[in-house]
Amino acid sequence: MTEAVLTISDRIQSQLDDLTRAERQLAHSILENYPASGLGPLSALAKDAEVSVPTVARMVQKLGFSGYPEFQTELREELKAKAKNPIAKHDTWAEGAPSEHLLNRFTDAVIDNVRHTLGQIDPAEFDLACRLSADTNHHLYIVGGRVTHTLAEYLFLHMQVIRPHITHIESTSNAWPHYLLDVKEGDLFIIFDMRRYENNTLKLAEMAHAKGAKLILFTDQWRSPVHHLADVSFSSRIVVPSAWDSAVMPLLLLETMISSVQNLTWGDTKDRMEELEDMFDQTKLFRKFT
Amino acid sequence: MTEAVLTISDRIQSQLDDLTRAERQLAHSILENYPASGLGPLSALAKDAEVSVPTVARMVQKLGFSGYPEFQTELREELKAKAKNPIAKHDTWAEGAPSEHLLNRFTDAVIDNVRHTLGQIDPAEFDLACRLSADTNHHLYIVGGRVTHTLAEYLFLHMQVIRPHITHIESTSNAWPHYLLDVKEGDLFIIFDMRRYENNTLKLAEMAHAKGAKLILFTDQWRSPVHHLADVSFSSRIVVPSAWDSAVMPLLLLETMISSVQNLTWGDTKDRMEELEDMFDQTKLFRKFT
DNA sequence: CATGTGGTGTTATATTTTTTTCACTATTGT
DNA sequence: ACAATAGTGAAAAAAATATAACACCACATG
Repeated sequence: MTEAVLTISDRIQSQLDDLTRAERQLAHSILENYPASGLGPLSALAKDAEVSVPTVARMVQKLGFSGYPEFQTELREELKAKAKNPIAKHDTWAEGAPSEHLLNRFTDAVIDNVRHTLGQIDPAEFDLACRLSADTNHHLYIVGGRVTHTLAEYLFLHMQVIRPHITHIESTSNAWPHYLLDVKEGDLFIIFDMRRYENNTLKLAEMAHAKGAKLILFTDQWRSPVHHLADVSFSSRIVVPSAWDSAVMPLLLLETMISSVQNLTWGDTKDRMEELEDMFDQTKLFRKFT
Repeated sequence: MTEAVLTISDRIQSQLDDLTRAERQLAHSILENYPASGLGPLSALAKDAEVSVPTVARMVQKLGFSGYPEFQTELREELKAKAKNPIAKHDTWAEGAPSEHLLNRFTDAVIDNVRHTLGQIDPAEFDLACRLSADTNHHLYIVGGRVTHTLAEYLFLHMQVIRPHITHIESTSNAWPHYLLDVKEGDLFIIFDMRRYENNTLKLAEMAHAKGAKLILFTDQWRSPVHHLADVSFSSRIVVPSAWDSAVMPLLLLETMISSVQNLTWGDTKDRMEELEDMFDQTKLFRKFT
């Protein structure tokens, strides 16, 4: 279904000839800065177009609306749709599946999450987080919870190649207090905490913070309480048509960050990666890429 | 030129911490489809956000507006300004960052991956894979490699709640041959193998196949050699502007599949989840959602 | 365990906004 | 030139919307 729906703007233009003088004057005023002016009160619009109040009321009825409020409601709908549209060039993602198929609905939700999340991220903060993560003068601790430890592990796996001095802590393990003994001022914690937020993680964050460590937090749109302690925090939208939350958005941020950190430390990383390659070749763990 | 003017969205964002529960709920609702919802009547907004009318009135005052009308007026001004802005603002994901910023480039690539991958997925095959995964008459083995074990673990964590008889095998561990002893005809293997494809994983797949097990494979666009043995295989595009491959697309598929399996087994899952909830409540591992 | 405070929703009041009514004006056709 | 008609706006009536006042509940504090 490719939105064959006429926009209100279209409707006004197509009926332009059937309108009277004052109405045309009004129509042009509406189109002048569309749709903003149509979303204000009727009286303001009338004043702006230098026509009388009833003229406005009559015209919207002429356009087929029951009244001014309905006209506004449709304008807002249009605006809403427009905000979603630029991304959804495909109305279905999995071709050959109806748009109600979970594959399409799920993907829609994820794309929505991407849009919302990225719209709220401050690039400067992101860059800061990357710089912090690239600083090998301080130890880097990566902390995940019950579910999020998979994200933490993913980050850990990559960071391990990029830089030294990393520790992966699972807040669900009761061994974590031991790790905190060695924490020094200026060390960095990358913490994952999505709902349901875990008490262990909060405690850990508090203690790390008290020791003067810096905190980067990956959380969801509702924000873990750790957020108050964090130097940088990224809130991802994670709602999908499922009983569970989605980890796609946090993972996307994570991978972007990994890539960025990699760039920042390329000089050192290069050597480390080559070394790793050699080791892999020797152990013959992998097949040669054909 | 970076908009010295704070948008209302920014203002809400920055004050998010000073807001109360209901107000935050409202704030998210406003940002949900911004700015459309804020341009409607106060009562509609309240209903939409599931808060009371006065909560809305109070919040806009908290944000520094004299009242709801003024709030709306400024929203409209913002909209007007945006419409006038010559540059097409929405071809970037992270607003406020140049389109060359890694955040935007990376996201572009990921969306591209989504399009390509889903375009090639046969919904019927996907549904088949879900049905197979939902069948509790057979044991389910989940197999991941060096990096992909994080994906495997993620799947395992969720499947564990949904259904019984699951085992998570890491092909990098040398204990895996032991697991194969118990494999019966008709058992299901969900295997992750992305480049660099791992010999261990291939061996494991071959042996499982020989024992009459069914195989579902998550791989990349170039396809792991396991592909020849698999009953269903999903090839994700994984190229991103990074030294590493992206796991976002496979994760997206995975989550969709989890959701689908959950739906198929809802009758049983429901009980399992409630039981789990109780156990969590008792251990007080998590904070109550505030 | 009482007591206070901050947050929230329900109900009531005030205000604004929209619609209707009606009188006036301009335009067109006879 | 003179109806007749359609178009327009001022003002009043009706409807809706926003603000204020109050009461309740939950939670924290002593």
